[in-house]
Amino acid sequence: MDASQRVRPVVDRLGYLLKHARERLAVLSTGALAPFGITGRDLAVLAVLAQGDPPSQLEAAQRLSIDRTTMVGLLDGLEAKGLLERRADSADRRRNIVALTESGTRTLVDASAAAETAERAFLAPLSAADAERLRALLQAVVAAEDESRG
Amino acid sequence: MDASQRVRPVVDRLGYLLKHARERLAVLSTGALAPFGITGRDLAVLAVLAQGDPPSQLEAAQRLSIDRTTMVGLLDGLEAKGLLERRADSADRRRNIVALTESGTRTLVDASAAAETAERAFLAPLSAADAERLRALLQAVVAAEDESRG
DNA sequence: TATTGTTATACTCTATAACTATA
DNA sequence: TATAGTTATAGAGTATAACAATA
Repeated sequence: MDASQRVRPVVDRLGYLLKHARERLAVLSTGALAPFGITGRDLAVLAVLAQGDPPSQLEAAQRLSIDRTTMVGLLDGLEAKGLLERRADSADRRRNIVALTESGTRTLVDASAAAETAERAFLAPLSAADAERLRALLQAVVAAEDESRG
Repeated sequence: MDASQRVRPVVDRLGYLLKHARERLAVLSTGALAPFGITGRDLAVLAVLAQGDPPSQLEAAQRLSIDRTTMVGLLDGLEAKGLLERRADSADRRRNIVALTESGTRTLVDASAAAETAERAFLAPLSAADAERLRALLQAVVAAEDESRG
């Protein structure tokens, strides 16, 4: 049995490609965000807090599809940096409403611009049209995930 | 400052898209490989062992861009399942040559077919042409990583 | 001196269970 | 009873340091 004739080379498998693509983007993003003292995950948290009304901790976690226990630590770090505030929800005192501070909003805007620059560097091997195609194709497969989850 | 007008929504960022795309593929692959008693990482190891001459542990690790200390544990598990053999290299006795057993080759071929089925399910939201485009675009950005690393 | 395989260790990310305070 | 936030804990996955055997 000649396996090498029957199996797709590792480097052509989607699992390998997605893993290494993400690693490369992570290297670029980490460097771009270092001056702001935050990570890519931190930036994602800041971004969801700015979308629509300030959410509760649980809502923020759901928008990112991460666990609420994970969110606690992320918010702890960002609150200690003065980028957000937790406020008790007067309508339901079990909840914390999480809102960006002025410093947090400024950091979000500036760090997002840096992250976009990192994305452009990541996409540099592609034409502008192909770069948008890649994003659209990934959105299509990820959107399918969200639908199947309900 | 209205951040929501200036920053790209989280779900449109490449970091988010790559993370969730990979997670969805991982769920599908894990299910497809479960009957074979191996993980996606195990399958990747089996596949590199079948490409070209059987490599040393270090060469196998380098082909996958993983650490040689990580490779030890992966090989331990696969060897215990009888899927590969470590043989001392007579030309350099520091090295172990790692080769698939007959059972390992059979598992590689069958599990690869199952993994391909999982990939097709992952790509189901896309047309066949878009599916190949996605793979090609990912290959392009990952290839750029390999070049820059030398 | 340098390299290969190995072990021990630690660090990150994540998930689960259990606690508290509120509803 | 159920939910939101929290804490403790544990499990992956990965990386670093140090060691033995060999080059």
